Amino acid sequence: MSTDEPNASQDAAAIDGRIGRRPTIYDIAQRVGLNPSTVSRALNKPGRTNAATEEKIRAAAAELGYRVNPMARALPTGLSGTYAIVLPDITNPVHFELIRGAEQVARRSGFTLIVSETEGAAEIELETIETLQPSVDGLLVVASRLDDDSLAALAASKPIVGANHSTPSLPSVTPDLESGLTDALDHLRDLGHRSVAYLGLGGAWINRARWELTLDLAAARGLGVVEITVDEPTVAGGAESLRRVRASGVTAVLAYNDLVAHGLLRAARSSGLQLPEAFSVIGFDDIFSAELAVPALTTLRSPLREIGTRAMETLIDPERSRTPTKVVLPLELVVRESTAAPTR
Amino acid sequence: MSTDEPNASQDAAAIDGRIGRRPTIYDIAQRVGLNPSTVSRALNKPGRTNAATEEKIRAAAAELGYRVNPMARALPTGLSGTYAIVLPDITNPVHFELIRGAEQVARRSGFTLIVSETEGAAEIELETIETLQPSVDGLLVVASRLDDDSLAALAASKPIVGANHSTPSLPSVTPDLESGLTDALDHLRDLGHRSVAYLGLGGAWINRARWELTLDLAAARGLGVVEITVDEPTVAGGAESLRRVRASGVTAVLAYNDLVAHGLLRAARSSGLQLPEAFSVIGFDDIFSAELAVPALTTLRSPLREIGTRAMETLIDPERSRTPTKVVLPLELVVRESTAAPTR
DNA sequence: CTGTTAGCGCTTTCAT
DNA sequence: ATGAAAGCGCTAACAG
Repeated sequence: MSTDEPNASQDAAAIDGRIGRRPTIYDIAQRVGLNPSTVSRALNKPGRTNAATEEKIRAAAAELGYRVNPMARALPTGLSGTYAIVLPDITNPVHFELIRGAEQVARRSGFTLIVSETEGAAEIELETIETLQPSVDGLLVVASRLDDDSLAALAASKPIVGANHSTPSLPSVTPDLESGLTDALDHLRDLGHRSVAYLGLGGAWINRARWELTLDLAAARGLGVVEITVDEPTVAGGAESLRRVRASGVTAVLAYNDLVAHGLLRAARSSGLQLPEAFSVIGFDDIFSAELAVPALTTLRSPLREIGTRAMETLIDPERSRTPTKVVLPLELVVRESTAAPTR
Repeated sequence: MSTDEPNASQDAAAIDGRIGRRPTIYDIAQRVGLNPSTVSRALNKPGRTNAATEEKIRAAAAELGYRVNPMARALPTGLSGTYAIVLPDITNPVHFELIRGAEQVARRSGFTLIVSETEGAAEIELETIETLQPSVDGLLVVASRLDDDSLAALAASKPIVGANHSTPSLPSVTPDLESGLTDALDHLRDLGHRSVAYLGLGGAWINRARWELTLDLAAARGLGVVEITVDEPTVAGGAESLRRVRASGVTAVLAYNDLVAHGLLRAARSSGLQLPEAFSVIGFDDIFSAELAVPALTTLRSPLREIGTRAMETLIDPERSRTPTKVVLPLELVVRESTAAPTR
């Protein structure tokens, strides 16, 4: 592209001889014969400037195709207009709706969202947050692996809101595990099951919480319960657990998430097992493929999208983002085909 | 939080009396008795400063917990160290691996990634790109709905790379539709099919390209082919197409993507049809749930992750990002259970 | 090798 | 209501 042949379509960008340079408030000021500070006011503090002037300035800005430079604005104000969401694994379908919810709230409010993965490692999570902090106005941390002290220290410099994870010092939005698990266990008990396996993931906070709760709740119902640990919260992880599930002799399993449940279903099918006759399985989250599974997955539907929107709303609210309020959202048991009365 | 009660753990942040303020290179400079510019050099231009000095500066920086402020750096350099990926729909599983590929390359190179949705609307896409442009060093645009002129104009100000979409003025990374569709059609023909339906999406560039190609390729093989349009590239869209697929009398269908194929499979199952006996279906992309479907989906596997990494690599390379080179990646036909010989 | 200086684009007192 | 001037944190000549 030649730099000395401006044409009509590039006109807006052809300022003081240089093509491609973005117009600044100085260009607008010069064009309308006013001071840059007046331009700044006209564009950002409605009413604090003469109506006619403001109109003229807006017109000039439009003609030039002016866009504020967020970086330049961030320096004096300390506010960048961008937030970050940091999560263990982008490709986990559980996070899609959550990200989308957060992104929509951010965009509707004129903010930009940075997405960053931690691969489920605490050190990477810490490093990521520290790196991102100077350039954002706050962080949404999903399923954090960090302890409360670290999180509290980090939150001292920029607000942090937790999602799918709760810790004393931070505001957080989480699903209501207790009522959800109660429903799931009641469902199983009503079907006639006597012993269930909890297929969990080592490490994650939310997993510990679920297991403890499951233990209590199952005991209260006279249900036997064992914990079986999977290495990763994935389809492969679930598939690998089949042997242990069968060995345990349970008639029902509560999976850490739908991915794990999918893996278990699939492994069972391919080893010729008939489900739900051989054993029932309940997933967690209700990701889009849950109803695609065969048998269609009974699962605890997590309000993923809403967790994302609520968490982001909390984050962008200066008041709420500094108050460690816990928002707990209901979980819904979606009964499909993967649960039935035990055959033994 | 009280501002006049510094404690040990906040020591690093307790600079010139104010708690919570992030240390700057001025703080480091003062601490080691050097000039800020020397600090800047020591931290960013390895070798251009005395080894001992550099060591001292790094030590001080570490003690203070210094992190560069990307906003402040962006102003003089014009480089923000962040890139944006803009795509129609975050929750489409097709984009997960693509985003992840892009994110990993960005992070490995020390860059930050902004993710933004356009809801598949050209106006939103345009607005999004224009808004993001001042704060990024380049954009990765996935499955763009904009025409070449608009894209070319936008790319004049900051580099843009296309993914899953090809347009004359931009570098792009796309799957090799021709060889992929050839394989798919050959597979169907070899199975004995004589007429196929192409289940497409109105509007998207990549859809037009696929349909035209399918038309040519099918004709060359003596296969009859009809186009059936779905409203959205989703499970629901696919399900709704069942009536028209049956009415068309074809024995095989090529779906726009796996989501649409899933919907079709599911609708067929629930109306009592036996697949692949009633008709065969081939998906596109090979998203994680393709092998979870029943029957497991035969599909053209798109190298999503690699498209993401290659596109991002192109984008962060100053040379390549300005050269409209087209990278075409192979598609692989993954034969599973949803295709078989026709029964009529 | 290190210090000085100016400036990136914008906001924000403080004057006028 | 508008202008002048300083400064956000950092980099980049240019001197020394």
